[in-house]
Amino acid sequence: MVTILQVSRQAGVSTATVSRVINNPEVVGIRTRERVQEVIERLGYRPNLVARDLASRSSRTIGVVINNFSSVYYGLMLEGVELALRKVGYKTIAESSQATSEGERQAWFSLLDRQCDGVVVHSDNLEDDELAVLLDRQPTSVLLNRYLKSHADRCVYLDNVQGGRLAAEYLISKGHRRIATITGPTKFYQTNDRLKGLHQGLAQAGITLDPDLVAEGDFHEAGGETATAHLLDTQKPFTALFCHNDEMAAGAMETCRRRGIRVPEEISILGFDDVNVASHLTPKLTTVRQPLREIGAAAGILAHSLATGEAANSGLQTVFEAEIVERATVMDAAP
Amino acid sequence: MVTILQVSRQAGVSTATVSRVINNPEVVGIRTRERVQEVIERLGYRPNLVARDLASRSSRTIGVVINNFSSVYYGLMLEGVELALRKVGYKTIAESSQATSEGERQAWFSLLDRQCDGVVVHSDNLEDDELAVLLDRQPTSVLLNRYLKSHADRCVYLDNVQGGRLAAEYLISKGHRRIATITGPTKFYQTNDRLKGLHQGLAQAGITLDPDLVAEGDFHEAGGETATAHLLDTQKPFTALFCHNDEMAAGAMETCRRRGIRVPEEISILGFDDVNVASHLTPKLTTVRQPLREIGAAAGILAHSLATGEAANSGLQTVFEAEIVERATVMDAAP
DNA sequence: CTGCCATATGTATTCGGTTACATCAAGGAA
DNA sequence: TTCCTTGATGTAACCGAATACATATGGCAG
Repeated sequence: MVTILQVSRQAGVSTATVSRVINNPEVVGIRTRERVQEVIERLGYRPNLVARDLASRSSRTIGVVINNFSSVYYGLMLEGVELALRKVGYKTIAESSQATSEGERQAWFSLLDRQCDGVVVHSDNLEDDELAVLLDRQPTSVLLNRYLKSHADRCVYLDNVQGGRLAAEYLISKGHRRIATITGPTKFYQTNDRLKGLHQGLAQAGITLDPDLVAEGDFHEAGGETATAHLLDTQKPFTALFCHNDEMAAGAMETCRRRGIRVPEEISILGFDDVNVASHLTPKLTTVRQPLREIGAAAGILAHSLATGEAANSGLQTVFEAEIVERATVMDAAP
Repeated sequence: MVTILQVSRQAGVSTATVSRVINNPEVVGIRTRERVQEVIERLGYRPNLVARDLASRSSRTIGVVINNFSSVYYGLMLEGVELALRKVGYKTIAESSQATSEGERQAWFSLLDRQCDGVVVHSDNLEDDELAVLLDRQPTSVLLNRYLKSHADRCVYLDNVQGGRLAAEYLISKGHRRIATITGPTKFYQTNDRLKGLHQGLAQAGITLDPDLVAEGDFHEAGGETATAHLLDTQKPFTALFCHNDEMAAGAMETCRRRGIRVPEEISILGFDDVNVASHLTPKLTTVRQPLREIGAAAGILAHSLATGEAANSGLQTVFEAEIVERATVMDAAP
């Protein structure tokens, strides 16, 4: 490995000058600068980032904590963070939490140990209190797709209440009045917000949500299947089913198919997220889209500006709205 | 930030001793050890990984270069790497290449600059020659899902020839004889290997592949759609269509649906990969599965053992076999 | 009691950079 | 000519740990 010392010797200057050529070229005389650059080129010198980070007490890197790497939901947000930071010359490094509170803690700290200048945390499992304490201690960490009212300015998220309301309004506009829903785990704040929005939207039309038509799912396909079966078994009639994510909607469609229930003729199904499975289902899933890439990008930029102290975050959008993507699983309710 | 120096002062020992307590507890006297541990606990000390990496000239981490974070294909392999390395106490850090040769180079070097002990590279875009040179220079780097015969022991991959042959054998066993295929871009070695296997498998049954029934796709859904349209337009009859990945199979099914061609009654469709879209399509896609998590895990372990010099890699499986996952898109050909 | 060895701990250097401060030379103003 | 300013470069400390080597302590054999 070639070090800055070797470059400096070859070029007949001090290491300080080489360092300047790399980080602050304009303060170096043009002749020396070119000579040093030539040597760097010739030796194929590349600065050791570890040493640089240590000396400069900054890593020009933002860390990201997500549940896992294998689902598109997290992948898209991570991609959003990475592409946005790339534009401002920052790197991204991600660590997975395995969807446990301990994993979230460990990943977060581990990123900090690596001297990430900021970290973007997607946490489903840590309690509000603990998050608040951690955010207080880590002034450059931000929350991804989670809202903590004590630290609202450190959160970048989808407005889930609005998303739930939108779902209600859309289904109502299609003439549905008996609406069922499959939620995520109730411990997730998303679940409660979407439910709250759903209630609001229904209330506007004078509809109240029948508690028997609310089933708890797990955000996975299997949970969607069993929850749907459960709803169907209650024998309470409903014409539309709002699932809190697309995977569960896929499960719902599967259960309907197995029971010979036609979608959307007999039951309309509405998903949430708009990840790729939505467009692969048959019929294609109508869903509430959340702009995951944009949300990730905003979170990355927020962490970056907190880290660099740039006030550039003023004006940054941190709350995002969901929108309906109409495909083929919702149709007008029979009059 | 609390440093090792502060801990050492509080505990009344030297920094060397604190360092030992952390990395080599058994050589420290039990009384001092406990005292130091108590101080570490009380102060909430966490070793600065950057400093540690610099001093020890190792980072206990393996880097991974992949195209992007948003597709399950890469996500699964990355997950495989991460989980496997976690078990041996190593960390993983990933960087995306944006699917360009320059991006692959940059990501690779950037990981090296961070002193990753090894790196797992998924490269579609670098030429064999350049890869060979880079692998020579980086004795702890390995190739993921790519085969370079000059560095066979540094590659972990699916046997694509076997995969192609398996596809042929399976379709033949279902009575198909007129078989079409949609490949990936021809510059990818996977494409050529799968095609070679397909030829081999067909040849065993005395069948030759009609060049007009080979269309080039792009590994994306859109490419699958247009390639299918193209194949259909040639008017040459075929009863089965082998797509080189699941996304293109999804596109193929879409085109068939639009043209009113029933799958599998009129045309059987076989995919490749077995990522989640496969099970969401209707009917569910029969496909050639590649064990992406396992492949990723093996690559991670290989890089790790090259890095640590452990001979543990002897006996490590580095070539993986594809297998058929039967679902609903392939049926017996009409006699 | 002496000497030797094993164990426990400290000292000081090192990793590869960055950066505050010192130094030096050249040019311009008085 | 002299002094001061400005720009270019060097010197040396420092970032926070790891570790080779030196040293101190205690136990035991002879």
